[in-house]
Parts: sequence; C-alpha cells; structure tokens
Amino acid sequence: MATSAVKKTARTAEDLMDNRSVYDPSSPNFRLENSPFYLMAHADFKYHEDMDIVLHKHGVSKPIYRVMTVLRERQPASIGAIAEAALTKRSTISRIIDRMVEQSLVTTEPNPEDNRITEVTLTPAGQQTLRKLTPIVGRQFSRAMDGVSDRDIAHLLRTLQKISANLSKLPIE
Amino acid sequence: MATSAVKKTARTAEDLMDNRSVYDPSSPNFRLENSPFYLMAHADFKYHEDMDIVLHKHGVSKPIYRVMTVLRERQPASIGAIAEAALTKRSTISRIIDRMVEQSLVTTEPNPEDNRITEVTLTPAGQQTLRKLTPIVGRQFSRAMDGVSDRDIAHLLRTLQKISANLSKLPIE
DNA sequence: TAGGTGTAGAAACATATGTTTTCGGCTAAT
DNA sequence: ATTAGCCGAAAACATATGTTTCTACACCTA
Repeated sequence: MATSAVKKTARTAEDLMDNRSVYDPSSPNFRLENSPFYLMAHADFKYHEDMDIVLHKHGVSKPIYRVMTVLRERQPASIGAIAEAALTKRSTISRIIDRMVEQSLVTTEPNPEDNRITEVTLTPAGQQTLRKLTPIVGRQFSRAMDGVSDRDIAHLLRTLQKISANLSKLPIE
Repeated sequence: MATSAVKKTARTAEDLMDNRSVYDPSSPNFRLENSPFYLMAHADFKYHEDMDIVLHKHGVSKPIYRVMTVLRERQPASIGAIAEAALTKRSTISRIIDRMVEQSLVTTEPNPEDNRITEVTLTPAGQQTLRKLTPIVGRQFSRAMDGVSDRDIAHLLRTLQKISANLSKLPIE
C-alpha cells in the first residue's frame, strides 16, 4: 500500500511523533527516555527512594511497608498470598514476616483449616504505624501527581491495567 | 463551598470513579489494583520476569541487559553515568562491568582527560548480542502493548514523563 | 487405609546488592 | 609548589534476596 511505502522511505522527524519507532525497543530510533517501561521503573524508583528515607525514621523498611499495604487490603493473609501480591519470593516474605513479628507489627497463627498455612495479621501497633505513615505517603503521591489531572490519572490506570493484564497471559517463546 | 460539602457527605460509589479516593494511598478507599505505582511495579515486574528467562538462554542477565541498553544510547560511558541511568549503585555497576568484561561484551579504558574515570564500550561481540536480543525484546513489548493504541501509548509516555519530572525535584520533608 | 503427589513454609545454601572504607588522581587555595 | 579537599572507582564488609532442599501436612486414588 501507498501509505506504508511512504512510511518506509520517509523515516525521519515526523515518525518520532506518531508511530512506535521511538518507544519500541526493537526500533533503531528507540530512546530510553521514551520507553514506557524505563519510565515506569524510573518513576517507581524515585517514588520509593524518597519515601524510604522517611519510612526509616519510623523504623519501617521498604519491604515491610510493602507487606503492610498488602495486609491493609486483606487480612489475615498467608505468606504465599502476600508474596504474590508483593511481587517477592515466598522465602523472602517469610523472613520479612519474622522481622515484623520481632517488631510486634504482625502476629502469625496457623490456619485451622490447613495447618501448612501461616496466617498473618496486623497488630494494633502495626495498624497504628500504618495510619501514622499514611499521610506521609499521601504527600509523596500528591507530589508525584502534581499537575496531572484526575482524567489523566484515570487514563493512566486504564492503560497500566491493560498492560498488566496482557503480561499476565502466557509469555513468549 | 457547596460542592466540596456534597463530596464530603456523599462518599460512596460515584467517587470511586471520578476522584482521587481510589488511587490516592492516603484515602480509605484506596485499593492496590487502582494504584498507579503498584501497577507500574507490577507491569515492570511481569515484563522483565518473562524476558529474564529468554535472556538467560543467551547468557545475559537482567542487569547486564540493562547496562547494554544504556550503552546503546551513549558510548563510551563512565561507570557512574551508567549507574545513574540504570538506577543502580556505582559499586553494583562496577561489578556488573567486571562480569561483562569476562564475557567480552564490553571493554574498559581510563579516560585520557581524567584518569579516575573508567570508560566502558561495547565490543563488536556485545553489539552483536544486543542485535540478537532486540527482536525478542520487541516481541515482548508488542505483547505488553497488545490492544493499546499508539495514541494511548503517547498519552502514557507524557504522563509518565511528567511524574518522573515531578519526582526528580526536591523530595518531601 | 496406604501410598503417591502436590503444596506451604522454613532452613540451608549461594548470589547479588547496598554501605563503608580505601586509594589514587584531580583541583583549587594559599 | 604544597596541601587540603573532593571525586571516581574498587575493595572490604554487611545485608538482603533468590534458589534449592527438606519437612510436615493435605488431598487424591487405588
């Protein structure tokens, strides 16, 4: 077809704007600053980098905070369920929970229906800590989203959810 | 004002759709599946999880691939510059470069202007490996973006760039 | 009911990353 | 010119994560 032929011969400035060549990592025009996944990693990194400093002042590490946010959603939760939600290996979560028990942030007890399963629950102290942290995290979120409209955020969410769903299907090769 | 008063009293289903309460981590209505940063982490995790398996078949680890993509942009590059671009500590990059030298993927030489600086360059073999990997990564990218229009991707990029820029300013507290 | 299979979590082991210290080289001020 | 201070990188040290193995338990089936 004519259009694709044109696109093939004229591969210069304009297609830096309107087709995949800038952000598709297999394109020669690809640039990291235009890569969605690089930008996600960058945003995520900066977001947590700052927050980590503040959290540490409250005796909470990044992985511990992550576990707490998972537990806020659903409680009690098994080690395995937490691991999956927190995108971390079970053994790692198992040890993080150990530390959290030390700090009296959570308690553990075997599931009465299935003795293999360890159910984890936030203690009142853990919930209290989480409440204390919430406004701090809220400020960081606002800082990140400064100048981004609610409509843009909604759009961002839809796109990210689509991408996540795509990647949860069976992988390549 | 009237509108804000209304919003305060009627905090139910409709504001799950059109205001910050679902994705602002300081809101009680917050849910992880609606959190932009959680979704970014999730997408990034899945994206690289799959790719890692394929890369390993070509003798390339995730961090090594990351360094290679940075070097594709600018070459030669110092250890420090690579570390910054790859969102990793200098000492870590230093060791990754050691491994890459072992595998003859890169060469290093001191910067003639400043002997403290180590300049890293991809070898022909390294470039060859990168070229071999490119279509694989491209397929994974396409898989992730399946059903996402170019217009949506462009929108995503703009929003992510905005967020990254916000977070690169001075942090909270 | 016994045995095989699969699963959850912990322990043992290996690896990778981050933190701190050290070393050499650059630079500026006296 | 010398020295103090800074910076990049590497080495030494500490910590955290991932991988593999093991144990106990649950479930299925013969």
